[in-house]
Amino acid sequence: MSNKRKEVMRVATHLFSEFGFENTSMAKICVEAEVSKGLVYHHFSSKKALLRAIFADTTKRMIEMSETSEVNANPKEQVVNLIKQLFNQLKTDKLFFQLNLNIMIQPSTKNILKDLIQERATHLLASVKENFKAIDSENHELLSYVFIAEIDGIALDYLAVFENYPLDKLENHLIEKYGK
Amino acid sequence: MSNKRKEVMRVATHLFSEFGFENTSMAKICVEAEVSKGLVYHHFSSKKALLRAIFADTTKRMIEMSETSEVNANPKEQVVNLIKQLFNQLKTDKLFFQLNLNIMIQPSTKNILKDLIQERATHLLASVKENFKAIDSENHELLSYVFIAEIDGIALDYLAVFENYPLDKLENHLIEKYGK
Amino acid sequence: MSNKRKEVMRVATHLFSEFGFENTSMAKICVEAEVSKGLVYHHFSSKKALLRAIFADTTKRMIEMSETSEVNANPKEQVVNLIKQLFNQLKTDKLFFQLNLNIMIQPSTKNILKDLIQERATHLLASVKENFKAIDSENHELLSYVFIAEIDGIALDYLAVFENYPLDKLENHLIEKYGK
Amino acid sequence: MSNKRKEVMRVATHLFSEFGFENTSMAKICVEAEVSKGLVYHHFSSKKALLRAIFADTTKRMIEMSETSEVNANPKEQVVNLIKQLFNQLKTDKLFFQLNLNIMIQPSTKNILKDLIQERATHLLASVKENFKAIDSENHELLSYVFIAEIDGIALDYLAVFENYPLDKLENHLIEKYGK
DNA sequence: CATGAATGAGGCTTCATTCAT
DNA sequence: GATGAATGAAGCCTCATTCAT
Repeated sequence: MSNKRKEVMRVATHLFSEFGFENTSMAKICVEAEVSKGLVYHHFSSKKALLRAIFADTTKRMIEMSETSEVNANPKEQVVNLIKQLFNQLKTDKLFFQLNLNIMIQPSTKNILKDLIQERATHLLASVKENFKAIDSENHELLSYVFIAEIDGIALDYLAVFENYPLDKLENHLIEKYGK
Repeated sequence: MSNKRKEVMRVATHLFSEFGFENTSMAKICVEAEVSKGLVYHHFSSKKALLRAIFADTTKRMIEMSETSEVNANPKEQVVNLIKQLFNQLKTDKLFFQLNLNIMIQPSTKNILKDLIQERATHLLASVKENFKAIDSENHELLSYVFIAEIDGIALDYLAVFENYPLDKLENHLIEKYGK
Repeated sequence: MSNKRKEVMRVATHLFSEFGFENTSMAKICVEAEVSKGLVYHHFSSKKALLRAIFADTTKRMIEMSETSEVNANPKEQVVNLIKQLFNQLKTDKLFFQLNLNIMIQPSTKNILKDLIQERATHLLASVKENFKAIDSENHELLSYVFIAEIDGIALDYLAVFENYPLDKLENHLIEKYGK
Repeated sequence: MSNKRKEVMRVATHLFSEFGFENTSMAKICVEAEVSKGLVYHHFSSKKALLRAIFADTTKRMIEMSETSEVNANPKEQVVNLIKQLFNQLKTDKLFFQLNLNIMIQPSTKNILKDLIQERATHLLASVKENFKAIDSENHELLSYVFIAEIDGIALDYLAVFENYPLDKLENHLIEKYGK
């Protein structure tokens, strides 16, 4: 809808990513988005609601993306494509990934988003399962969890733990592992 | 040395774990530790310094623990033992793991701990590498990164993403994978 | 503009004068001005900024005043009038003079106001020089410094050093000296 | 007496001069003087008492100095010598003069030192009067006040008001004025 | 003489949120 | 839709001082 509403979400996403939710004041968001406090509260009932709107929006886009790519044929190829796509995003949008890890782990934000996190996780898991069912129907559930853990773990280590992380080597490792 | 200093660290660790660093006030820590504000600042120059002291202390204990268990013979058994030990801690001390993920991801705390995180990561990687060198000397570096990513990813998914995470199944999966 | 902003400045000036900058808490100002803490920080970014605003405002008024009185004819009469005016203010507004001496001497406040003090001093000196140029064009610079020192010294001794200072006698002395 | 007591006074004088009384914590003094808090409070019952001790000590030394120089013959020469001596100190010990102006003007410290300031002022005035009585017995009181105001005003302007103060020119002016 | 752990009041500032316009 | 003045609770930290050792 409103341009300013979108701009607020855009700026807030950026600031939350860079400084964290708790360390980003509504005032900062207003200044950055060149908008008054009143307006922000006109569109979002609270800071929490703003965070929820951002998270939900991201989930929506994630689901759309995963649906788009599910038209292909070869299941292994699909997983490889998924891997490539994820690593590409990880490299391009570091801060954004950090934000999503962030708010899912921090107790306060985690609580605010509880239901939305569940919703997203369920969707994600279902989508990955779909892929693995065609590869190994017997263990596809466990394999899906393993796959997600590998991706999440690599993202975590890359973003928060190691300074010179060999991201490309890990990408190749996964491609080999899942592409046969 | 001082009992009260230790008590402050203990209480702070607990509260940081439960509510997050930003959502734990110094006042709360003081009340819980039954200590005056002045005393906390007598021992720790700031809230950040308190966090650093806690993080450094944890690292120290981690290193000590890993050194203790390195006496065994069979390398594969060692990795399996490591896995069992880690999953055990994960189940026992959920909050504590959450804290450690937390502060390493959140921009503000991550910044405060930058050097200490690096130090810990380096130690950890070296320790894991040592194990994998005996198993597959050629790929031990990559394998170490993969192993750590798997552990971290599982912890992350267990603690922050999925509601009914099949932790035991993933533990068994890893044990089978690395125990051959 | 805002009434409350002005009220805060008025109250702060009064309290700074009476108790000193360091010994006037923002809380006291808020109570006295019947205003919330938030509002003070809405208008002034910090306590220092509030002091600067007050000092700058005073300078502005001083300059306006000196410009108003510069229309007269006889230069000696002008100096005499200036003396009378200054002594009158000194008697009427003791606290205010004390504040201005105060903040210019105290290291912390002096530092905060460095540039503004310079600006004021420059204006003042120029204004006094203008008067003395007509009386003794050759030595007008030195005479200006001497004149200012006499005024400042008398103010200082009156306000801070002697208990029963013969202010009137010193005023007469200056009037005789400069009125010939 | 005690070396440490003197060291505390020395350090405190220095810190009060540089940062002001209110902005110098007892802790800072202890660190700088390499002494424990307990010790400072063993020698001085409070921070105020420490300030009083410093002020009183300074007064004592001032009086001693003025008494030493009063042996000469020619009264005008004596005044000239006094001027030279004062300007010399002003140049050498800027911070120290600043401290003395400081604490006499600031309401809080002024209150603490009320009696000591009076005592010092009385002594000083008497000493100056003694000099001027020999020069102009009729007006010696007024002249003394004028003389003190000139000195104080110059010090004030030099230390707190003007950036490039022509201190030497003012010294010469006074020497000419009082040396005839 | 000497130490330094311990206290608790109070200081400056930030911040989410509201509301009259 | 839009503004920004206004609120008041809460946060981090400083500090003079005390006291057991």
